[in-house]
Amino acid sequence: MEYTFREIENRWQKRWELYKIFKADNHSKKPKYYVLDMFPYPSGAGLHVGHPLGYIASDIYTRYKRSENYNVLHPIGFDAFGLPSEQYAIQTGQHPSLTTKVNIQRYKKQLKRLGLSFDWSREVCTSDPDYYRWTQWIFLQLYNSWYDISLKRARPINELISIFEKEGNLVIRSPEENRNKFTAKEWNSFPLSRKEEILQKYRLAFRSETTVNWCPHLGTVLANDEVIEGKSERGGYPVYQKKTIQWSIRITSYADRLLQGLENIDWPESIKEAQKQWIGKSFGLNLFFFVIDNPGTYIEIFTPRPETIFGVSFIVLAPEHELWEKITIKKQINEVKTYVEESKKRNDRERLTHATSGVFTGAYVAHPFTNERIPVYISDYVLNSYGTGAIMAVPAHNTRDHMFAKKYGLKIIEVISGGKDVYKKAYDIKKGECIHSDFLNGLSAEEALKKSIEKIEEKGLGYRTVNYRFRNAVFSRQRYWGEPIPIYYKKGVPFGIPEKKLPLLLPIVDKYMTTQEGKPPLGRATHWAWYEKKQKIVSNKLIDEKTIFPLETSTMPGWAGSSWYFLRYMNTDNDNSPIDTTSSSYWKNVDLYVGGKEHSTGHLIYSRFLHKFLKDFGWVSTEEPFKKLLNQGMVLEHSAMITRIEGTQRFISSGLIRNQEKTQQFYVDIHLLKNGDELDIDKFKKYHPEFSKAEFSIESGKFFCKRKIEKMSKSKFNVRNPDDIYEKYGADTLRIHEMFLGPLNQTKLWNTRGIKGAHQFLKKFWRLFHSRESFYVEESSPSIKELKILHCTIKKIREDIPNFSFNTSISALMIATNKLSEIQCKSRKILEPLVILLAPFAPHISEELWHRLNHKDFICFVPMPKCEKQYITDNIIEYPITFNGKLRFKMNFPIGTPQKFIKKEVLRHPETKKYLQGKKIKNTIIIQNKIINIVV
RNA sequence: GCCCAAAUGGCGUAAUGGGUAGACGCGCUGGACUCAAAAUCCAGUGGUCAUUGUGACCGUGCGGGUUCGAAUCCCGCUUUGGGCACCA
Repeated sequence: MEYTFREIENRWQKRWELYKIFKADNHSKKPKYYVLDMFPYPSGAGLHVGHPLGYIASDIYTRYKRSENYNVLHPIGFDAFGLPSEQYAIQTGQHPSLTTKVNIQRYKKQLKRLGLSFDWSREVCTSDPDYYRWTQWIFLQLYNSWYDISLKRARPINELISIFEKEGNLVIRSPEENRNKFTAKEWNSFPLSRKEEILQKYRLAFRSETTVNWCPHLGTVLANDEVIEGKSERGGYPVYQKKTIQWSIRITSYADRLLQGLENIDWPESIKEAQKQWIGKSFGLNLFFFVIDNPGTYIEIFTPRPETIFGVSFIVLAPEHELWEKITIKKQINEVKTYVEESKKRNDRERLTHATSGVFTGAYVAHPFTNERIPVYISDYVLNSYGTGAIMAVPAHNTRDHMFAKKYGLKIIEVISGGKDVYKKAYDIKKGECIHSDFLNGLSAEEALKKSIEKIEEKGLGYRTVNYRFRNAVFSRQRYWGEPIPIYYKKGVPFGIPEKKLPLLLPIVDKYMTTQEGKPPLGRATHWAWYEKKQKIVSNKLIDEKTIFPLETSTMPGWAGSSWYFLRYMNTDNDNSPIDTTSSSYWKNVDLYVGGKEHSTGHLIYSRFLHKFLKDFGWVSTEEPFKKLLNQGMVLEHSAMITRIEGTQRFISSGLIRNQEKTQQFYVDIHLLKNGDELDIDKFKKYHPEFSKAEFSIESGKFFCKRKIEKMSKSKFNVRNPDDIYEKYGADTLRIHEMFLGPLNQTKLWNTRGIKGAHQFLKKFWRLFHSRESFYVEESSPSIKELKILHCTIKKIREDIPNFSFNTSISALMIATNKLSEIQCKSRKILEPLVILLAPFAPHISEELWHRLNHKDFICFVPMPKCEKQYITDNIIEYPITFNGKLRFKMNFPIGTPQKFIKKEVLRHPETKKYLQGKKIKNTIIIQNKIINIVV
């Protein structure tokens, strides 16, 4: 009887949906388990074969957990705000919500077709007002909070205000600068605007001046990863640095907790390492250098290597460092001024190329121990935002200092032995013995580090500090398709929209582009003013700065909505708050999170941050959002590129490209190729009407593309669609095939060659339950041999699933199927447990067979069979007999045979004599129940 | 430059508290069934040499080492992929 997968899969998908069997219950006596996939961005291209990799894996685990009697929450939703829809809107004028809706419909259809056991009743979509209402709410909570470093948690801003009213900021500790101290009396006398200015330095969502990537041609601000070599990724238009006031989130307040939290979560080491690096905590010392001839003036520097203090030969300030005005000598003032001014104009990338540029201030500082005169320079290579914006340069042991010293002819003093020739190359390894270092001489670098810190602190020349590379996150985007920031301004002072009035809906605009004056798209809205008394949105024309005020025109970044969605799934129907504590205290946090490595620093850090913030206010009970993290590997595919002579309509076949002409390369969709690397020119022209008149330089009658193996991605035009596969072979086959491709976390090149094997396996499995034309199983007792096959498989599967080793579980199922087919096993007592084992991997065929075995329940909830040892232990051990580690023959002995007897028997064996060939036996090693090695 | 991961047949891969390398699948070769095809089944399949059967030697990126025994452990490289990068 034929395996009619289309009909079978259709039937069970319908039944699962009809009976809502994957709906998770918020009130259950069963233990909870929360399995989550990183939710997809619904792009116009639909799912490609790389996406399901993680979804199938998490689904297998979900189904396994259900069968183990867990109450499993396995939801899905869509991260729908974002660039591509907006870009499409700019081009076509169609509202992005329409595009998004269509795309989501397509994704849902594709996901459902895979038989993934999601609880669809909890679906969320970040661009849905019912959802982004709470994203905006969270923003307001951040805005109305500050971080108390003594208590190590966020607190309401009102509490800070009352502290200020009672004691000013004289006592309070906050991570942001506290330099301008004020008393309670002073605070109370400040005008509102001054108060707010101060509060901005404490709020967790705050406004500050930052640099953005501005692309005038696209009329948008771009994220760093959308800028490649100073040009926009899309279209290659120039990008400029522009300074503007932006909303930021004070994520750095949580740096230590984000670092500490990594200790207790089960994540891949590489991701934890990436986050540690990203946070970049470094311990060191802030050290004072007093300026000569300028009493009371000192430069405070940061260094993690105080043991090199005797190697200092100059000091460098960042161009933004304020001190230069005070210390620069008259003769140098013009030169310094020019340098500082020009440096301000340079963006980060240009600064990089100016790494060795600099200017002498004419000032000198005194070395804290030797009193030697040390010159002070200003250079682009020192960043104002890290440490103190000033460094002590030790050219012998720091490469950049070395380059600078060489250029300006400054001294190079070797203080750590071990380098070859520090005049030629800096020795920046922290190993060696201190030399030319007074009281540190003879100590190892490690010992000297301790000693130098002690001595410096003792003498009051500096103090221990901690620095982070981690930066606060810029939060505003000058775009349309995102959550509006719920803020209005009274004479420039920001105020939050009342929580009850959320969501602040995206306004209607005529175009989705930035205005000509460079205002964000929301600046086009005609009704975008806040009538404070009546608490409603009114026409901009009514703005009077008394009762009606302008609204913020920036929107939120993609990560705003995607950093807390895992909490919303716990109670999607709650209209009173984003999370209700009853359900969040039941579901707690995500037990297993599956997704791509590319989110290792962005999404995963923002989510951890927001989760911690919400914990500070009691909305969640756990410190970390994701207990265990699993990365599915990328799927690669050959992409194709064609080359065009710049500025022309002439394309050149890959073999004909010469270096003389300036050329440009474009991706072409791999579906426009034929016979491997050849471009189907007719198809290409049809697909790209703009090139219908283009010329093609061909070689031997054909036009060849350049090929490259890259991550499968819409932007690289190398995506393969799963639709064709499940159309031809079914979802179960696709599931088996994708899991059989190799270990889950490994990068793999997509191939469809193996798919036939997966399909053949399922057909063979199906035949186990059939005899000629009909379903057939026997009720007789199974043989020992059959039981052994079954229980070995149970053992393997039960070991493999918790290890996410699905490729080997499938191979175990294949082995069992082959063996049972061979001995023509038809026993229900064998086949029934076998279907249960297959069910998490290929759920449709398993449900069908389960049903045909006369069961009325769903196989999804049937417990996995248990392995019974008696069936798998052998009485006889087949010992491999090796000579010097090389296998020669095998011998059988009953289990537990004494070694002496084994040795005697092995040495007596005629084969042994043959392999000895008169040589003497040096040693005989017998490993009980395993192996025998004879050393000759 | 720094950090992380990986390297095994024609291909995807399996075997790591050191113990029979190549399970399972694809592909390929030959055969059975068929008028034929598809489907299915059976046999073979790391390399070299030799062979009637049997067999011998070499083989897990490269070079060393530890061990009775190494794909697995240690030291030194090479290559590929990923992340970070004026962070003092």
